[in-house]
Amino acid sequence: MQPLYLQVKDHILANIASGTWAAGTRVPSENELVESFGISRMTANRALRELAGDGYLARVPGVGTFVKEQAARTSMMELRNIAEEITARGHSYTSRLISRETMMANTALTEEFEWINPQNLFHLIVVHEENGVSVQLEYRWVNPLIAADFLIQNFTKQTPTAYLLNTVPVDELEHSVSAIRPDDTQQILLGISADEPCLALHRRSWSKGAVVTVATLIYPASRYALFSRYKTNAQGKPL
Amino acid sequence: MQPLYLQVKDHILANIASGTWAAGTRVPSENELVESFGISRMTANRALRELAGDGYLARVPGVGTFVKEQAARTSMMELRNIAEEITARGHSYTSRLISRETMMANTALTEEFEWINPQNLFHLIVVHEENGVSVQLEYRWVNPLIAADFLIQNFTKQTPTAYLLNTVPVDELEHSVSAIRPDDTQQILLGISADEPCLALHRRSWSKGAVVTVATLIYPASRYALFSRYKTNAQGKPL
DNA sequence: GGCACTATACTGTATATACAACCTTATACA
DNA sequence: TGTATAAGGTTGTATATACAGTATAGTGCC
Repeated sequence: MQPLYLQVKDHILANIASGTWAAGTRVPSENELVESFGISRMTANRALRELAGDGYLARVPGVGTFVKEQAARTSMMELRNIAEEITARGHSYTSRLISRETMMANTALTEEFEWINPQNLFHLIVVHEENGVSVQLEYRWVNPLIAADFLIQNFTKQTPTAYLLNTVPVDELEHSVSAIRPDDTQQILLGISADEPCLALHRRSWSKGAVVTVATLIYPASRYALFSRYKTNAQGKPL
Repeated sequence: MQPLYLQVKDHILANIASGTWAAGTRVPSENELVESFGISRMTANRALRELAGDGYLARVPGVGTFVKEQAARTSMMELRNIAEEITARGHSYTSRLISRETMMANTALTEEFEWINPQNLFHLIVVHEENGVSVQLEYRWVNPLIAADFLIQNFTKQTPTAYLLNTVPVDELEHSVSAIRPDDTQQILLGISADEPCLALHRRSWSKGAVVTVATLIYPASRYALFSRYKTNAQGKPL
């Protein structure tokens, strides 16, 4: 049985994720939660206060508590998958599988996977959509020695990231971010024009010393930003 | 007068920041804080619980509360200043001060500084050069309440980042990365053409809960990429 | 010595209560 | 009409109390 304040938090988060409570919606006041859940005001206060601290809610003394606008941004530091991020904002997530194949690694990929000789790779291209708008173009290469049944997954139900996160424990990450001009194919897949710059997030992840997967994630600049926030120690370095 | 639970939090954070309580040190239990501060246990509980949520402390039921180990992360995530990076590569670093003024915050900046009403701000624009080539355009806004003598510094000797790092202890950072097309001014200042996309790194830093400085750093795509690499735990989150 | 039990300390959760500060709305008054 | 004032709802903080769950140290017993 979950603690009461977590039940209240989950209830509110579920309403946000489902889109029932859009951004700006007033959520029940502490006293209203007291009545509807049969809890004490301090318990309702804790639930609302923690959700406000997490950035989901904004509280205004004397007025009420409201659902906050969730910026279209993705975390650089966490291995979150984009489907979760989008549904957590209360938006609809869809995806299109563009290509799925087994291919021989070229020189660059062989190097990225830290192999001596070229080997076979699983390769996917997927477009992720938020409310029907393309927000991410994913090029994904997977080490078949580690995730052998990767290609037989149904990636409209579960994103490649989600599958890999659940299957293989990641213990090291490398990110590289650059700005690019999209080529013709990318313009078509993302539905953007040539003069709209894109963010290219290149990510490698390791498990037990071996490269599991390499991904290039293309975000149209107008639709997404990469985001991170964290505490630092006294020396200005992150925790 | 600050709330009691914040006074307790500050007291504990001060002991961690000063190094008096190293990682692994046992901090006072809730009941000990009740006695030493003359507060109720719920107030002590809130202080310790929030610090645990922020990652500073680890709590073990039946045992006690301990200062958490703080593992450092890597380059993109550190508050490095660009002058150090360039000289560390053995290249020459120069900078040009484009503008220096005191201005009234507009709506967006007021919000970014988490102010209720607009206030005065210090504002700088600086171009950083590596071997004579412009590699970063820096827009910097500084909270004058925290760094009162910011504007009278000589920023050809010391970068704004370096000055702030040495003057104000930063305990929280937020980064947001996006891709932009440079406007006319930016093209001239960076010496690039209109069709070269740029990375825009937007950074906010806090000290003791107040926003110290907001900066937008523009990097020409062809000359810079942001990079990070770090270990993660089993959940795919950074250490 | 080894084992079971107990006492103690600590965190986690939950409640009832209280007061302050703030905002909005309604009301009374000039 | 315009301005005080009052009332009620909302969040923010603080206290006292209670009980549950967990870990540790000590005690007594076999």
